[in-house]
Amino acid sequence: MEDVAERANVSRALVSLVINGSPKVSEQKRRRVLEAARALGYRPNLMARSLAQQRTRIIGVLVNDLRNPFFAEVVEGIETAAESDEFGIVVLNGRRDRSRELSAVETLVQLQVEGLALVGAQLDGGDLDEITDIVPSVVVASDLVGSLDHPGVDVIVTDGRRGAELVVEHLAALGHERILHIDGAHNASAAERRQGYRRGMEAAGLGGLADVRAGGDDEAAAFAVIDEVLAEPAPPTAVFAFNDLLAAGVLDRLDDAGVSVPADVSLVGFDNTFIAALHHLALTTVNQPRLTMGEMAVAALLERLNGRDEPVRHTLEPELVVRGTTGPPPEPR
Amino acid sequence: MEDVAERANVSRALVSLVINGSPKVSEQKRRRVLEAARALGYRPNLMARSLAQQRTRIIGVLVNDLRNPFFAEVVEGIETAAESDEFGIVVLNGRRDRSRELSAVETLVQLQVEGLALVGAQLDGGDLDEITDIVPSVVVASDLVGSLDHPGVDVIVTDGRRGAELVVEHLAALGHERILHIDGAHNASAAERRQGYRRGMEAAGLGGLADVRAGGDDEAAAFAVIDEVLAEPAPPTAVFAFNDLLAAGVLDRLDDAGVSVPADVSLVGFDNTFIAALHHLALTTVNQPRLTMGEMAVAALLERLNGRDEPVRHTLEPELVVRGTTGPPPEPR
DNA sequence: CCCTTTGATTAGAGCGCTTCAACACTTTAT
DNA sequence: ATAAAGTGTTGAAGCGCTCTAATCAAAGGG
Repeated sequence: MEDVAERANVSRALVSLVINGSPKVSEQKRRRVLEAARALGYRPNLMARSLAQQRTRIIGVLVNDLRNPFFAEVVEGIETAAESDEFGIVVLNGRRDRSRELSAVETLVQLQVEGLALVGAQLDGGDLDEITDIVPSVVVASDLVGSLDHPGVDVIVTDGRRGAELVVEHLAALGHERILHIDGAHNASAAERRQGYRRGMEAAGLGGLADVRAGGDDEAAAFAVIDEVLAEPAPPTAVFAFNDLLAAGVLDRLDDAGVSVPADVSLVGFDNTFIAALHHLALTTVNQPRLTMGEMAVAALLERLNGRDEPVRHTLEPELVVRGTTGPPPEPR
Repeated sequence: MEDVAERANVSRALVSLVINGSPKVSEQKRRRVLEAARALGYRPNLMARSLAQQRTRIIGVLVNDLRNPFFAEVVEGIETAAESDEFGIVVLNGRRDRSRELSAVETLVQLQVEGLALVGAQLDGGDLDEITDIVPSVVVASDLVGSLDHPGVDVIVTDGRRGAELVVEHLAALGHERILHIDGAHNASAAERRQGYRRGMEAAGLGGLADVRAGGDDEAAAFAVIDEVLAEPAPPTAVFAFNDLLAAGVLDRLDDAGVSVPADVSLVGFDNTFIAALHHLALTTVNQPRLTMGEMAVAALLERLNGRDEPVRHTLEPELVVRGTTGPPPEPR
């Protein structure tokens, strides 16, 4: 910057003004500065700028698992929204590991991000205590334990309970009774969907048949459960999996076992990722408006930055997407 | 930091030494400082630190499209490797838009990243001219035009030409002759695969039947091409798609049209992403060792940082993964 | 013609940290 | 005893930028 100033015969301060597009610079000097900058290949140092400016214009994003297309799309929503508000984002990948998440959040805070979006994070309310009074935070697509009564945290979720209820209603309406739920284990939204499943079963008069088994959040987690279940005397006629990835795993394993879907067993996922839409899977699932969620997250953060003080919680409506993996149960023989 | 120093009755300099784990600090003061830091909830400001230190320990990653699981996994490879070398990464998403890529690279440079990994980038050699003598760069999973003779750029690729040849060999061996290639349009690795396809066709004595149509890099791009091709008098008996996502789109469209795979048409993808492995797709494809690629990218950057001067180019071997979407062509009627 | 106003430019302090040279104090060697 | 070497600590400069307040030049008003 020094060099640019010298070459253009102006002060460092003026160079700064030009770079930041200040209106109060004469056309002549502006040109001189820009040319000098180009000639010298000058690039402002963002670190120095942020330090001096006392702001970074960066939103930190912690994402549970980038491999899951669902999260990737939420992040895209965040990015789009941030971009249009002249914010940059820094994405850190928790890779499903809570301790990694914790250290990622720490890194983001130290990076002086102005807002924190926790996408599908597994942290719990306690982890956030310290954080939230340093930087505005929004939890997206997962309901952290304790985030409810956290005055510093906004929440953007799709109603997982309702989503799960929709699934059970759909299956019950088709005539299913033995509906198995393979859950998301420690995953942050797992509890909610479990709860919705249970309520749905009750409501359908199938409370006694409710059966939840521990799954996970990817294909592999499904295998053991399916093997186990198929060996039992009265296997389920329908499976509701925690998410699409898990459902894909279920589908694979049922395939292996020669069980056909939906003739023998119906299957439902969650998230409505692009894989559910592939015709060969044609997975019945529950849609979450991921881009919107991302955008709302950014909006919430910006409101906080503009002084809002009370927490906000947006619960979006899930939508059942019926495709080809659900149908009536097989006739009992 | 000032406050911590005061509370611990030491100088700011000493606080800095403690935070950075310097060995030459007495146990007593170290404890005092750490305690004061905890009590005050002190968090070092990474921006200030980087500025003073004149290094960021950050590797910048520009990725073509985060929604594509292939790229997401390469990025995970990079992250893992970077982590073990005490580097952080900042991922920016180009979202398939060249101008966005350009500005992302600019941002990363201004962020003072110490290395730049361009994953599937669409930039061309010219775009890199300026960049590469500022920051060590490695191009991963794509062969930028002109990166060949760029002394400042390392390249980590899977041999796309060979991969495509493997595909054609496989299909030809099954007896296919009218093998269509739907390419990746402007995508960075498209040219190479196209070339491999052409060479494979020549080698199989099918040069005259080579047929390349413009595709893209996601499912949607496939639809138009398939509609077009099916309307022709002699439709292909095999389709080689640029990548798995595109192949999934082809599969969907063939399905819609009542064409069965592989009985009527064989189909091959590229990348061996997890969707290819889904049993219901069981897509024959070409594997690229994505985690390894990510790790090699980081290794290359570190070597540069340690003084290596000559460019390095690692070409990994692709591997044909035969699954269920390829078989002999239908009997001519 | 002087004073005020307006607009363009600049000096310099400060952002939060690191780091080097200098300093005080011990310990060891002589 | 004194010099030399070693330990632990600190003052202050500096990283590259921004931004306030001050300065300067030109134009307008009385």
